[in-house]
Amino acid sequence: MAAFSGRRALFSVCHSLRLRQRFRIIPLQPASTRLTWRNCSGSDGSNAPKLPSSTENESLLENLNHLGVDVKMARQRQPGVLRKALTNELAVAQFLLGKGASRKVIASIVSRYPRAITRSIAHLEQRWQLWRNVFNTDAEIVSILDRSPESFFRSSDNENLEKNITFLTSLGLNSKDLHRLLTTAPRTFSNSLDLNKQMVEFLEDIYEELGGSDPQEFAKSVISKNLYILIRSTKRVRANIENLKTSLKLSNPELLRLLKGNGADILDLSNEYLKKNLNSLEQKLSLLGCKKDDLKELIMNYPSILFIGPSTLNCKLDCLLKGGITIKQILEKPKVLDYSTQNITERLKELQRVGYDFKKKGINILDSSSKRFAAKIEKLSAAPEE
DNA sequence: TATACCGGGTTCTGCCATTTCG
DNA sequence: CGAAATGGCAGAACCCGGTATA
Repeated sequence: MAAFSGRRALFSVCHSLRLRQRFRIIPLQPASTRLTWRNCSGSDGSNAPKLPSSTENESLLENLNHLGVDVKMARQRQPGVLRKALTNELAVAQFLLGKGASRKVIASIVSRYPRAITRSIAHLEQRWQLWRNVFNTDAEIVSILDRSPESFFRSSDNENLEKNITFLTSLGLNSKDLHRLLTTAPRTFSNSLDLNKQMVEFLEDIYEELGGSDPQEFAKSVISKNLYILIRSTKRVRANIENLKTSLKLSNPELLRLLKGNGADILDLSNEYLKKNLNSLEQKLSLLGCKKDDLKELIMNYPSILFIGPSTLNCKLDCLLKGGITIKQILEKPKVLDYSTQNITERLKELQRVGYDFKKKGINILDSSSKRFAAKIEKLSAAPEE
């Protein structure tokens, strides 16, 4: 493998002039320092001329083509990699093959994150083992790589990865939490330890400011409720917290309750999106004759409502209202908004068919699994008045 | 025993900008 | 200086079922 790679390097240099002509390129520096041959002698000597930096390594390209890599995509993503004289594409491919990745997956990985081929096997093996501390099988890792090659390959700092695992464990996250975290937000583990620490410290600070008594437990609970939090910027999270606090005029205990509960999820919405949804919801409620406190209560009870974009949300609300449900009922049982507009529409139709009386029976029926809903409808159809 | 309550599962990368490195 | 490393951003809900409880 290594030998092949070396041969390739030699081979490629001899084509550099031709390549230069084929690929655009006006040297930014005096030609004399750039347009030189390299290694055609095979020597690695101190005066070995440099491969023109604007020229791609032809035998690397050949290897990539052979591996089925989308070279065009790779070039667009990380052009520098294609110009490198020494890379490890074949060994890396072999390595991944050995871990159970298919050729197609490998090609896709390299196409999307070309820098992967600059890693050494020793380095990869070590990194793989570190991931295996969290995952049970190679197959799980392969599937993450296939999904997000960048998460695994972007950093070459294995020591940092190890420290991250230690750090996250020290927060009280157990192995199941770590597994969920690495599965869901693998980028977390490629963050610098410092960045992760910053977020955790930020969360702890917020918590203490609000008068909480166990900051570490708080950080842990926010992370396990919102697995994406560590790949957000503290700037974003802070802005969202402040926005919620001021828009809803939350007291410290209220804000604390929100963040400790399901409110953790909405922290990673983009600032503008959260603002937009908040404003839109406020307007809609006001149009429906609700009070300012209704908005606050609604969000405290059902923070995920802020995930729903204005058009979807208004659509859902209108749909429910048109179906004979009052806004008061919705405010009391906001979880019905969990379901898709289509689902709600269909259920309302069904319920209307069997003459369901929301005034008498409430609207909880809308918040149930399809199995349970169907069973209920069947029963009602059999014995209509009840 | 039917419903209400509640929490869990699913899921999130791929690009650009900036900083650091060699 | 170019490449590598790192940080940050936009995008946008839905569904299921265990179990307490009336």
